[in-house]
Amino acid sequence: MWQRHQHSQCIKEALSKAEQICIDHQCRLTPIRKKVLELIWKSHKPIKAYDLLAQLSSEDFIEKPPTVYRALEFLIDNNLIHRIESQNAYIGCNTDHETLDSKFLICDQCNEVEELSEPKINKTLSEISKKQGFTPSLVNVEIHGTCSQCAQH
Amino acid sequence: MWQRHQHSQCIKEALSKAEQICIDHQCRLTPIRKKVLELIWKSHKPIKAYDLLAQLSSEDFIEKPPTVYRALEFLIDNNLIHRIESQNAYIGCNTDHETLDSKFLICDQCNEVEELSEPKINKTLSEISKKQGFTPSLVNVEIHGTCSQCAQH
DNA sequence: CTTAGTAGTGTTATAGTATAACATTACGTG
DNA sequence: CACGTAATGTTATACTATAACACTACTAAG
Repeated sequence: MWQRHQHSQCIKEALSKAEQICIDHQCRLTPIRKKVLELIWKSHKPIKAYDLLAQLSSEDFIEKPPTVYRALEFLIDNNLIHRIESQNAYIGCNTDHETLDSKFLICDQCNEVEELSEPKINKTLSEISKKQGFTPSLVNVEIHGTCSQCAQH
Repeated sequence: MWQRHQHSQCIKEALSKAEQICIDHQCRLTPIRKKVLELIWKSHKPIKAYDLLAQLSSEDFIEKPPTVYRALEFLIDNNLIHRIESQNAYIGCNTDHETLDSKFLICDQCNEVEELSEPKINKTLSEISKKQGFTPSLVNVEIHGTCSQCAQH
């Protein structure tokens, strides 16, 4: 990211990955869930639950909070999206996760987010946890700053 | 932490650190701010804003949300506490920060939190950021899992 | 094909988290 | 003391998320 790319390709991949995962996990990518996933994948910027809600209700989807939060929960549980904790917002995941971890670079100027999949980070973090006698089950890393594109301006 | 310690000593150190920082930064540790800091330091578990509020109002302090959120903001800005993003909760800081970063081990069983001050993590993260052309300004790492004490039971 | 169980959705209400905006008071300095 | 700024008081409201229960849709066993 942070360079031009054919974003429609991104979305396509995300959706077909979702369908595959649902087959593997024996769960269903219902119309609501699919629609929410599409809306999230419209950009690489995190989107808020109530913004999703607004967009859903402008189309002919039902528009109550639980609807959207349930879809989000489903997508998170299946590693199709992540929650950006520092923003109460949600973003698509196209990374293959072996463990429950998410690591982001968040540009505070353009608000785009890139997910990292560097095993080195996980390795460092689990070594240090181990040194404290701590057994990690879930890791979240959020790095705020300025992306390369924004730094040029 | 995760081993017995004389916690009153913790609080004492935290408060004297706070006073020193306020002298350095030319700002004031007012009664409200001090009280909030003390309440946060009562344990090594993160505490929620509205729980602080409840405790403040049970004593003869004013008990409106803005009061407590302002105190929290002040303490965060001066690196005296941190916000645990994954819990909407706040915890004392006794680490010396050269950069804006916070890294936590969060035990999901006993809910105690330990702050890490391993420079190696910062080093790894900034190397990887740099490789992506990203300039970090603030880092947050939250590692959930089981602490050594809880693992024994 | 029916039926019974479970997964998914609809609906209402409410809980939990945080801030805007403006009034008032306290403090520190010239 | 007077003035400007920092801090607090106060009211209202925005934003985020879930509980609880009703209803519908799908699925698999008989």
